[in-house]
Amino acid sequence: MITITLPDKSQRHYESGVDGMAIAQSISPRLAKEVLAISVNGETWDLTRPITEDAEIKLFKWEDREGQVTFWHSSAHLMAEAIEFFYPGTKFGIGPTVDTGFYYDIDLPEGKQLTEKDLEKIEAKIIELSRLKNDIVRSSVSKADALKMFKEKGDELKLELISELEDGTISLYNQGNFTDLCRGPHLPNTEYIKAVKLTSIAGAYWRGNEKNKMLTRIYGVTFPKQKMLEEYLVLVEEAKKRDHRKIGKEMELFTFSQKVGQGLPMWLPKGTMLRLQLEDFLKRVQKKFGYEQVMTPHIGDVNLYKTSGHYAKYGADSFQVIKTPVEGEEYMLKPMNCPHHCELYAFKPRSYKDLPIRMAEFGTVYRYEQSGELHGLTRVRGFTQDDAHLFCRPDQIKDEFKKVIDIIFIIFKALNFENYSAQISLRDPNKPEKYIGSAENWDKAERAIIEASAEKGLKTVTVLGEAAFYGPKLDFMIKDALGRSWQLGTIQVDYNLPERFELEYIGADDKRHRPVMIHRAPFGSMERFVAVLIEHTAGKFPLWLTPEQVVVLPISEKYNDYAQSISDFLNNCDIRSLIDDRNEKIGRKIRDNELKRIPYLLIVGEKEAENQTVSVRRQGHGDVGSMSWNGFAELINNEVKEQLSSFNN
RNA sequence: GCCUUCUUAGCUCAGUGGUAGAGCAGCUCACUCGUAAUGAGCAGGUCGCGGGUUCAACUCCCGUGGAAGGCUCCA
Repeated sequence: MITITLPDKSQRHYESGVDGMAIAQSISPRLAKEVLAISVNGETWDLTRPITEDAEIKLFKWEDREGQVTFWHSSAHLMAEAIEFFYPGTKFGIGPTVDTGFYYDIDLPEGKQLTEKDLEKIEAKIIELSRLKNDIVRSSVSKADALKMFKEKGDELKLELISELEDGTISLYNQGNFTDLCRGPHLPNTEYIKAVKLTSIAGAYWRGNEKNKMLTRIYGVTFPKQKMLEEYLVLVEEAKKRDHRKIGKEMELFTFSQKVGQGLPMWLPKGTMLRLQLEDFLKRVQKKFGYEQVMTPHIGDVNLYKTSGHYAKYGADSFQVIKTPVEGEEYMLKPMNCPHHCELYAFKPRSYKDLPIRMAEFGTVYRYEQSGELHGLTRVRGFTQDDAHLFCRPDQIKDEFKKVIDIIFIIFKALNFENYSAQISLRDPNKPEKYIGSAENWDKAERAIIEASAEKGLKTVTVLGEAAFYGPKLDFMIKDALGRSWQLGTIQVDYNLPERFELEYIGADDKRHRPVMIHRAPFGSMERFVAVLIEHTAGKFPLWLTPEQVVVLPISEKYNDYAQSISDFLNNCDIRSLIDDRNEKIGRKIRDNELKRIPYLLIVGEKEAENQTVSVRRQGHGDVGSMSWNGFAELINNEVKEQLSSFNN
């Protein structure tokens, strides 16, 4: 007999060799129906794998990430089996799970190619195979046997994988006619997989290395119920509707032109209005936190970036050097603002009493992103950072860092980003060559971030190897209305640039000291941030931010003058308003302006003109009654004030 | 940069080896209108660009620009 301990610490006794499925069955038949995998002493196992020792276990269902991972992992195998059916001789690389679903990298037989059209027949085959209810059976094999087996199959991708594994740790999984090298765990049989959608097909380098062969990657997602697939597809549709590229065009926020160049977004008047609202808001917040705005040019001497280290590290990812025509001096389009700001700091001698000095700039930078990387506003070649550099004494770092976190929270609040997470990115201790600066300074910087985050009560995850080359950072991720994660603001502690630029201040001891820099950008880039905001709100921006807050709709041309005087009045009250004086019926004007996502529509005709009122429609709520001009202006101003209540000045 | 797919009117999209079509938007006219599309008419495209095959290319082939989804990268 062995003793099994459940997560609630209760204990049950079973014959040695009992498996997860039997345990679930003994607890409740319903649980047995839903369970997908089991954790045995912290390791996820197949439900059918015998347990021979006392163990702490946990059963995983679809709702658990481990359950989904097991489900999708088995799905990848099932897809592979279907592919092998249609394309015998296909070599299989790796088939892992992703956030939603799985993929498999395959190498099709010579001359064969897959297109989107082939996916349907593979989907059908997967469901057909699923219905066979083949058991998925695990077996341990020796390295020699595994090598022999895949050699016979001619699958050199698997051979390469096996050759890197330790003998004695190799397991195979078989279902029907398909056997795959795999660590597992897997579902008990294929029938669990009820619904499948193969989502896309793409090229992917073998093992992610661009020197290797390009394999075919097929992405898919599966579910235990058809209904879940349908819900998933609805979500995908919704994401498409919210695509910032689509909405940006519809709402006339920004555009690209082939003639201007790829990856170079241009802001149309409405997008510019939106962006200016964001910038003005941040400027006001920063002013309150003691920042000073500065401005620097778009280019800088190459030596500036050689000094900063950017040239050595990112020279290849920058635009080519610009030479002056006569003297042959070399300049670069600036890829970062920090070197310029360092020179502003060095403008005059600084005293310890001057610190911290906080320089903020909406600085436009240019980076050469590979053409395949460009994506809407989220990945571009010219963008504006809401950048600032805080130069402080070592004893001020933690406080300054905490104040930056406060600013980020004010912003999240004003924009209704309620779900966020934070990641501390530290250096990879095994790859010192990736970073500049002394280990001692890195230790100090990393400690400052960890402590400040802890003191702010931030829940953080820590990732090694994700730091910038000059210092560790704290990044904020938000979850949007569809549950998707986006990386936004970043805060970085840097001991290195001050050293490279030989920045100093005179201390109370009358000696020269080196300041520490904090780089920070709460929005990250204005372009990317606006993209996220569009997708989060589906273009229905908060009232304070939206480019057009009110449109006045005269019932007929007879009331255009009255409408115009209301619009003028509102604009005088700092409310952004327009009139729709097209010769259209009121129903049409309402429809068009609703589709343009205008928050407030004012309908005015004979009644309103007579009583000096406006009839108000709120986006999404319809007619909300009539009121006086002043009453409406107050309504708008109060709503804006409420939205910005995280920051009142 | 690499793989795959796409590129036709301002937008969304049909279409065929025999020199292009719809809806919406635009313009004109009529209606002067009460809470999500009034009607009629007009105009609008060297089918991304450059070559080639062909009697004939928007269509087939090659090259190239751009976009989308991946891969690699992201200070």
